[in-house]
Amino acid sequence: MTPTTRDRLIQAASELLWERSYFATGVEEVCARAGARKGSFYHFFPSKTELAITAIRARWDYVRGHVFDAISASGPAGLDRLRRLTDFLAAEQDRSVQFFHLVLGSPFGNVGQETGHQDERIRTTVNEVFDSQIGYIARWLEEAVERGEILEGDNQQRARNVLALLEGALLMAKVGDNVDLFVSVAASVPVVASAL
Amino acid sequence: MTPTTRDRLIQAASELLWERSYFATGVEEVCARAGARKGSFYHFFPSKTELAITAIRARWDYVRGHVFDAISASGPAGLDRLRRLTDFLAAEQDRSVQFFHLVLGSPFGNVGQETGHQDERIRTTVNEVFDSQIGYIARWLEEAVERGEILEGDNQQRARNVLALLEGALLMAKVGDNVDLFVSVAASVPVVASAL
Amino acid sequence: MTPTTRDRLIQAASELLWERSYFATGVEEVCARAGARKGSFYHFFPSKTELAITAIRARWDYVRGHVFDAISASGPAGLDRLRRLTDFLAAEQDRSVQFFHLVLGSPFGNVGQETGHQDERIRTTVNEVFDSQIGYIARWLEEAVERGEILEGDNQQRARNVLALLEGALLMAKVGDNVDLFVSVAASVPVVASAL
Amino acid sequence: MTPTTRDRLIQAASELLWERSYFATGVEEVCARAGARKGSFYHFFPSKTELAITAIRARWDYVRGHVFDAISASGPAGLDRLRRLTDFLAAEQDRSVQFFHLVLGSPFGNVGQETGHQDERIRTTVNEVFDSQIGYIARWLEEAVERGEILEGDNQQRARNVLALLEGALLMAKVGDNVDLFVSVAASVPVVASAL
DNA sequence: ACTAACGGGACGCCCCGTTTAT
DNA sequence: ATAAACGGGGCGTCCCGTTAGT
Repeated sequence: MTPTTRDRLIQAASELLWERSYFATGVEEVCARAGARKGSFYHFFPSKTELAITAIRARWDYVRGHVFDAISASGPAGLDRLRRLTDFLAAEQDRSVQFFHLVLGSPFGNVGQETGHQDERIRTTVNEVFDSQIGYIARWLEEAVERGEILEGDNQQRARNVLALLEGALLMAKVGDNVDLFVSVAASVPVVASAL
Repeated sequence: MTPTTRDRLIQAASELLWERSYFATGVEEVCARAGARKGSFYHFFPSKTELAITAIRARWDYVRGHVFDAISASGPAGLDRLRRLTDFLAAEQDRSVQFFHLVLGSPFGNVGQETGHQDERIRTTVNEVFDSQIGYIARWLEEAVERGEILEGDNQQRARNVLALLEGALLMAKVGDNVDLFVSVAASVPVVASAL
Repeated sequence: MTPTTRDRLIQAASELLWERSYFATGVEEVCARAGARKGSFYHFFPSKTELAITAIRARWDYVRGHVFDAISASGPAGLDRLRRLTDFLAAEQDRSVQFFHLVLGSPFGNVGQETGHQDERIRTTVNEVFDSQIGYIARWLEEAVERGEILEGDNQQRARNVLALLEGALLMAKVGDNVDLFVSVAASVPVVASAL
Repeated sequence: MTPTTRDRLIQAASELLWERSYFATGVEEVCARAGARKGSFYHFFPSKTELAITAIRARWDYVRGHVFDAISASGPAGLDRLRRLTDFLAAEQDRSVQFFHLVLGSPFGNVGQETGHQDERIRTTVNEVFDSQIGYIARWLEEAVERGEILEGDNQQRARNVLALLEGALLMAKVGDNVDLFVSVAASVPVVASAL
């Protein structure tokens, strides 16, 4: 019932990657939070890089299931799904402010930005997450077209635009240390979604 | 005529902050590129943080003058100014690919993201740059309203939306290692600019 | 059988603290003498300060057992114990001259003086050693009272006086680079011990 | 009327040597307090060592004139002069507690201890101060003999004993962060002065 | 299989006392 | 008299092995 050491390491890494960033998070710190020793760490993972990749994928698995799939599975279809996504993201940032007194920004965008030039494997992993998210959003936009909410168009490109807007808004909110920056920008998602 | 050691340090820092990121750039490396010794470094700057702040401001001074002011000073007014901005950003990323075989992303967004939780002063500095850029964009949007290109609306918020889209697009292009990701998203700037 | 790395670090630190002083002793130097690397150092000790505290306590443990307890355990009681203490101290300084061509002074007083304003924890540690030494001397003086060697008096204060004289004499011998300065001053210990 | 830069540097060094110790005092810090630049420093003094020597001698010149000579010039002769010396020393430590919340200990003993193994020239300088002080005390003891306060004896050695007791008491007060440790030990000066 | 302690270099930023050029 | 430059060293921390033992 209690999570394994390996799972606790992944969980700790996932938290710290978001709370403190990749480079600011030491292997020692991950082990401390997971209640493990460094020796155990290198028994389960060949390197910090590998743990990060695993942690990113684990987080995305979780978010995909509990957020993206959940949004897809119930509630009104079409553009309302996008609204529910931005609501979730806003709530997530609010929680980060509540717990850490910091706007933490995007869990995926942050680490992708950091490691973009330093670690090809992590960058690729984050890119796959982005692609996956774009896929979800594109499907929702297809629903919106079918429901007549928006005109026909390149939904794949529209989805990329939406994700860019959201990631940029999260970045600006983090840099401005102000969640409202995200909320106000996110309000324009429907417009972006109907572009072209 | 030859730049001073201080200026060479700022220049080297400005380059490395973009090419390699804040945390991946060591003081030693900055000195090496500037042809200076560590002792000289700490003669001019009390800390790495302070150099970074100076370098960010120096880059923004340059970009403001050579890009934002230049765009404001000539050529068609209104939305066309935004097009010229995205053209510049696309060309900048193309150059980074040409020279470094890497999509470097946003010089300001990158360092802002990295230092958001680690260094309050740098975060604030980047935020000021963002605010300044939002101001430029908002003024261009006012021109566009006057010219009848877009309807009246909250141009300040529209400008924030545009900047978020651009920063997000740069991030996605970096993570995807593909400049086209930026270009295709940037094409939707006019739509974002006319939101509301 | 061979001492552990941790013990070698403590031993090296103990030696260097006396031979070269706290601030003149680098962590690197301690490691070199102990045949260890800095990574090992910081595995066992969180900081140079902590090693110093450990080394001071280790030296005092050794000196207490091999000198103070030994003096207490055998030989004539009372003032003669003080004479044997000063004999040990004189021999210790003679050895330092023989090995290092320097009068090294008091292992505890030196580091206490150096760190008095810079490191509260080390200062306190040295102060505890002094208190412990005063305790030993006071007990010897009680013996001397019982044996009728000296009159009744404040033995605690007398012990403080004796320790001050000895520490001062060691300091003067070090500054004068002359062990005889210690020996000649130490001869007056019995007088100080009978004050009041 | 205003002191020269050179004099201000000496004054600043003299203060800082006592307040912060030799190694903890940087050349930069001395210059800052003196309102001078580092370049000026090396115009007047070839090295930090040389400034320290000059500052030590300057302080001793001052203390000799204002304390030792003053004590010799007026008031009751003999042992009372010693009492007035210890009163001065106690007041000096009280002032240090008042201003710096620290028992600073002996201005000469401190730096002598610190530099004993590191800088032969400073060590010698401090030793000369000690010798000079011993001379004063020995002369006062001769007076005491003449006045019948104490028996005839080796006044030179007695003076050494007194100085050792005082320096040791200052050290203990510093390490114990308690001026009373000095005061209580200093009360036994007359006994030490009459030894043999 | 898994844990744990221990060890290893390299490098981080910062600061030192000093010299050169003006 | 001074600003600028210098080179080396300070302590601390990094990510990562290796060895022993359970």
